[in-house]
Amino acid sequence: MPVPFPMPLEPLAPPDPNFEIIEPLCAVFRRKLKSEGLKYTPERAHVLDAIIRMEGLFEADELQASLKSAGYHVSKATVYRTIRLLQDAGIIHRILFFDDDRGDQAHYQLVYGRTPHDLIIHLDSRRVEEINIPELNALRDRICRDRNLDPRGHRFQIFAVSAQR
Amino acid sequence: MPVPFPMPLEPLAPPDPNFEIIEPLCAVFRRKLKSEGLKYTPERAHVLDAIIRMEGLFEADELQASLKSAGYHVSKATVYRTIRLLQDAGIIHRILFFDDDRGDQAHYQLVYGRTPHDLIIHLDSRRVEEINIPELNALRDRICRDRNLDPRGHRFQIFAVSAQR
DNA sequence: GTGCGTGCAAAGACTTTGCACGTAC
DNA sequence: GTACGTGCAAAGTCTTTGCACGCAC
Repeated sequence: MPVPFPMPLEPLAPPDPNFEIIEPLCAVFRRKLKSEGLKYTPERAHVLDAIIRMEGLFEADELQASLKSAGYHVSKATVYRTIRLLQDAGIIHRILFFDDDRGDQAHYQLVYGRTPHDLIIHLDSRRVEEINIPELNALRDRICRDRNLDPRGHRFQIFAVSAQR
Repeated sequence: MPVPFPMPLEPLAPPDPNFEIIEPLCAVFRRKLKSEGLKYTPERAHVLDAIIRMEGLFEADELQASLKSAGYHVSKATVYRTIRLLQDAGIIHRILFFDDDRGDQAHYQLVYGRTPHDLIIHLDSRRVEEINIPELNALRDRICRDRNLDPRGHRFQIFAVSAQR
């Protein structure tokens, strides 16, 4: 059987409710960078700031556009490189959809310090709604326990249209 | 919010248990093609046959390789075009993973006449296991009902490693 | 001061498309 | 006989990489 290889998915640390997001996130990122001998540069700070200001999901292009409109030029290469770092730090998730006639573009989602990671994809409006389904964790954990596995995360996407009437 | 656009996902018709897969699938495909004024060509038949023989998930490349080793040359363009048709017919699903250092390659899965569409992705062995989680449909339907939505499908992937001891 | 980071442009991977010829119906 | 299909190669899209210069530590 052909086998792709996914990556770990959970945020670095358990998020608090009412997490004060901006400062800690930057601190988390700095800590992560330092722990790997990497540097905290203005570009990286600007990318993280822009992500925090993004609502919902975003694409690499949109992130760069947002940076630009905030007055920062950051090259696409750096945008992608920083996205990769933020994924590795558990601060953002990469999300993939099932796109009809286009190559699949990666979307990203800020997850650190936030709760809902499950999605409802509204096929009629093309909107993506984030929801939190606590039972899903229990379900996932039970399934893993039954198979002697250790769950590291999950992805759940519901596809739906508005009900008639 | 940025919005991708996904596609409908359920198979054309409800699968029977012990579905006798080979002949009906080809018939389903022919019917679908005919209904759209399209033709049932040898290439399309060979692609479908190769897919039926694939176990588990497969990539476009692997499919072409399988065709080749069965003695059929089918161009990559035709492989992709046929995959698209089969997706539209609800015979296969496109699956996307979260790959670490590579661009995300699409994987496909035969779904028509088969049941399990949920996946456990074993992070340590990089294997993908298909499982069937009936409760998930109920959960999904309940969530949709509460929001006045009409569910059209879902995707569920669990990421896990072998439990210690 | 050194090593990591950045921008730019070029390269890469997967997928789609244009075109001339071929074939299912 | 006609409209759709195929193969090939070229084009596209998103993402990564090589390289020279620059900056965080």
